[in-house]
Amino acid sequence: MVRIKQEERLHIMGQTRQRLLDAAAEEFARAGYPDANINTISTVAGYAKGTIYNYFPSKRALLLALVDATARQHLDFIRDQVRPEPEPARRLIRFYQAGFEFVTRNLPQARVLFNTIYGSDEQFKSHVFKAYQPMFKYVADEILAPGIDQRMFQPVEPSSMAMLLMTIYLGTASQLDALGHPRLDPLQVAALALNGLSR
Amino acid sequence: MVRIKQEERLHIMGQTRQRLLDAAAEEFARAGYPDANINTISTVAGYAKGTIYNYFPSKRALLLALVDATARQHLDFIRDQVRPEPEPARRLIRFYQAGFEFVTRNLPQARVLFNTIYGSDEQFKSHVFKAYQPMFKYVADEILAPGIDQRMFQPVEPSSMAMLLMTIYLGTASQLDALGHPRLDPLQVAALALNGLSR
Amino acid sequence: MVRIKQEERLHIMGQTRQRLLDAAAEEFARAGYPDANINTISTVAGYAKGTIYNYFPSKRALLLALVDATARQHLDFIRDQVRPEPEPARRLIRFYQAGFEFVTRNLPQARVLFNTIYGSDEQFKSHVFKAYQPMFKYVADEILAPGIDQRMFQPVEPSSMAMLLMTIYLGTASQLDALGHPRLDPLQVAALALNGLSR
Amino acid sequence: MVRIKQEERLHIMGQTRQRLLDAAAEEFARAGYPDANINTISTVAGYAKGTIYNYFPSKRALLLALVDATARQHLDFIRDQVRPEPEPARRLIRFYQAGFEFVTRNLPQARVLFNTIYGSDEQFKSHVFKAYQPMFKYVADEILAPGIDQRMFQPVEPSSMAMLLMTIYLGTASQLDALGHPRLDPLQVAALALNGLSR
DNA sequence: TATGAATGAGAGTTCATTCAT
DNA sequence: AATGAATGAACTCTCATTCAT
Repeated sequence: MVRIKQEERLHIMGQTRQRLLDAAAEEFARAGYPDANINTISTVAGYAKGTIYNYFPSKRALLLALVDATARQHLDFIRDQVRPEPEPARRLIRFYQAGFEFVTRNLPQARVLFNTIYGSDEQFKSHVFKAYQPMFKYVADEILAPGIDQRMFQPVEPSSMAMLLMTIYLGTASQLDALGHPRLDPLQVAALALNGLSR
Repeated sequence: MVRIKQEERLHIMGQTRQRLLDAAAEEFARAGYPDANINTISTVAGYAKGTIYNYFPSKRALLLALVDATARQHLDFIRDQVRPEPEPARRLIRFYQAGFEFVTRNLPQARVLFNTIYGSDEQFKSHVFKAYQPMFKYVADEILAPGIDQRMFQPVEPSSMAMLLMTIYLGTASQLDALGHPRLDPLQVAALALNGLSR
Repeated sequence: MVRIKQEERLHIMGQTRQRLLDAAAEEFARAGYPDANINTISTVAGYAKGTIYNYFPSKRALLLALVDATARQHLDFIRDQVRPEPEPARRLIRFYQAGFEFVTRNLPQARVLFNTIYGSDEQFKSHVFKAYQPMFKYVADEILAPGIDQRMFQPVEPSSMAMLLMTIYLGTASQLDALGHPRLDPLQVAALALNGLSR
Repeated sequence: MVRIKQEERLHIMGQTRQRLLDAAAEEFARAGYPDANINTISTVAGYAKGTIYNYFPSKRALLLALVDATARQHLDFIRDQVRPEPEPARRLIRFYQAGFEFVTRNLPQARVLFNTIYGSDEQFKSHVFKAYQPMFKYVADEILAPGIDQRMFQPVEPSSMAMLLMTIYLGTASQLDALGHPRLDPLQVAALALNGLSR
C-alpha cells in the first residue's frame, strides 16, 4: 500500500516537474532568461507561483535543469539517427540533418540553448559546455575518427575539428526566421563541411 | 564667434557620446542587455546617471546606436584588410582573419554583437540584420562573385553562400575563452570554408 | 473546506484592498495625484511598496478605483438623508446639508474628489463625471422634477438645473479652511439656491 | 545714452518675462503644476532652458508670478465691465458675464487659476486667496453693499455673501467642455444668484 | 503537494536646477 | 541676456522569493 502510494507520488511529481520544464522552455525562449517571468512559467504549466519552488530552488537552477534535460534529449535524438549509417561521410550528413531537425521539433528548448550558449552569463555557458561534452565526444569518436582512419577525411585532429563542426552546427542551426524555420539548409551546410573535410 | 562656440559644443557632445557608447559596450558585454545597468554605464563613462538621457532616449536606443556604430567599424575594418588582395581565395582567408582580429581588438563591441544576434529579442535581431546587410553584400559581391566568375569556386548562389559564410564567421568567432581569445583558429575555419567552396 | 478557505482569502483581500484605498485617499488628498507617493500609501496602509500592485495595476488605476468607491458612498449617504423628506424644498436643503456633511465625514475622499474634478487631467475628469452621473440624475429626478411638478420651483429644465445645483454644491463644499471645515454654511448655500429656484 | 540703453534693456526683459509667463500659463494649464515641464515652457517661449532662471528663481515662483498677473488682469477686466452699470442687480449680472468672458478669453490663465485654487497645495491656495482679496472686496463694496443699501437685495452680510457669490462664480465658470467652452450659462447662474438675493 | 499574499531590492526614466561660457 | 550640458534625487513599477496555510 505505502509502496504504491509512494510510486503514485513520484509519478505525479515527475509529471509536474516535466510540465514546469516545458513551460520554462517556452518562457525562456520567448523572453530570454533575465526577462523570463517565473509567474508566467508556473501559470502556463497550470500551477501557482509557489509550486515552482517545490521543484527547483531558484530561477537559475530551473534553467540549468532545462539545459541538462535538453542536452540529453539532443544527443539521444542525433545518435539515433546517425548510428544506423555505417559510412563516416553519410554520418556527417545525418548529423547536420538530425541536428537541424531537433531544432525544428524542439523549438523552445533549442532557442534556450542558443540564447544560453551565446549569452553573456559565463556560468551558464560553461554549464552548457559541460552538458554538451558527450556530443562533442560523439562527433569526434563516431564520425570524425572513423573517417580519418578510413582515409576519407583529411588527417585532422579529431577533437579540435569536432569543435569546429559543432560550432558550425550551432551557428547555422540557430539562424531562424520569424516562424522558427532555419534560414539555412542543413544539406548545404553539410556539403560545405564534407567537401572541406574530404581529401 | 558663434560658429566657433557651435563647433566646440559639437565637439564636446561628440566626445561625451563616444564615451557613453564605449562604456555601454563594456557593460552590455559584461552583463547582457537586460541586466546591464544604466547607472554603471554612466558612471564608467565618467558622468552621472541622467546624462545618458541627454544623448539617448532610452536604454534600447543606446543599444541600437551601439550596434550601428559597431557595424560601420566592423565593415570598414574588414574591407580595409580584404581590399588589397586581388585573388578571391586569398580574400576569403583575409576575411576570416580580419574578422577574428576585429573581435579581438573590439572585444566588448563584438560580445554585444554576438549577444544581440543570438539573443531572444526579435526587434534587436532584425536591427542587427539590417545593419549588417552591407557586409553580407560585400562578401557576396567582392569575394564570392569574383571567385565564381573566375571558376575558382563552385557555381553557387552568391547571396545564399554569403549568408552561410557570414554565419560560420559569426558562429566561430563568437566562441571565446575566459580571457576573450577565440577558441577556434581563423585559418582552420577559412581552410574548411575554402576547401568546401573549391572545385 | 476549500469553500471556507476561498472565503477567508476573499475576506483578507477585501480588507487589504480597503486599507490601501483609505491610505490612498489620505495621500492623494495630502499631496495631490501627481505628487502622491505610492510608497507612502503602502506604508501608511501597513504594507510594503509592492503590495499595492497586487491589487491595482497602476497608480492611475488606484485613483480611479478610489473615485468609484467614493462616488458610490457619496450617493448612498446623500440619498439616505434626502429620501425621508417628502417635500422638494426640504429635500434640496437636505441635499446641501448631507452633501457638506459627507465632506466633513470623509475629508480625504472629498478632497481627492475636488482635486480630481478641478484638476488638469481630462481622463480623470471624465471618469469622475461618469461616476457621478447617478447623483446628477438623482437630483434631477428626485428633487427638482417633483418640485417643478408641484409648482414650487420655477419651470426650469431639470437636468440643466441639476448640473448647476451640483456645480454649486461641489464649488462651495470644496472651500475648506486649514482644519478642513467648510468655509461656507450649507444652509446659506441652500437658502440662496432655494430662493433662486422658487416662484 | 546710458539712460536709453537702460530703457531698451528693461523693455527687452519685460518682453521676455511676458513671453515666459504666457508659455507658463499654457504649460501649467495643459499638464497641471507638478507635471508641467520647465523645459517645455522655455522652449515654447522661444528660449533655452536656463533663461527661465534669469527671470524667476524657481518653478514655484513662476507659478506665483503667473497667478499674481492673472489676478490683476482678472479684476481689471471685470471692473471695466461692471463699473458702467449703475444698478446693483445689473452689476451682478455683468459680474458673471464678464467673469465667464474672462475665462473664455484667457483660457490658459483661467485653467491655471482653477487648478491652483482647487489643488492640494495649501501654500498656493492661500497665495491665490490673497491675490483675489481685491476682487472679493470689489464684489462686496461695489455690488452687494449698494444693493443692500437700496433695499434691492436681502439684508445679508456683504463679505460673507461676496465669498459665496465668488465661490459660485469660480465653481461654475471652471466647468469647461473639451473645447474650453463653459458648460454653464452665465446668465442662468446670474439669474439664480440674483433671484436668491432679491427680496 | 500546492497555494498566493506579501515582500522589498532594484530597475529605467524624468526633470528642476546649476553654472561655466 | 542667454545658453544648454551636466547633475542626481526621486519616482513608478517589476518580480524572484518566502512562508503560513
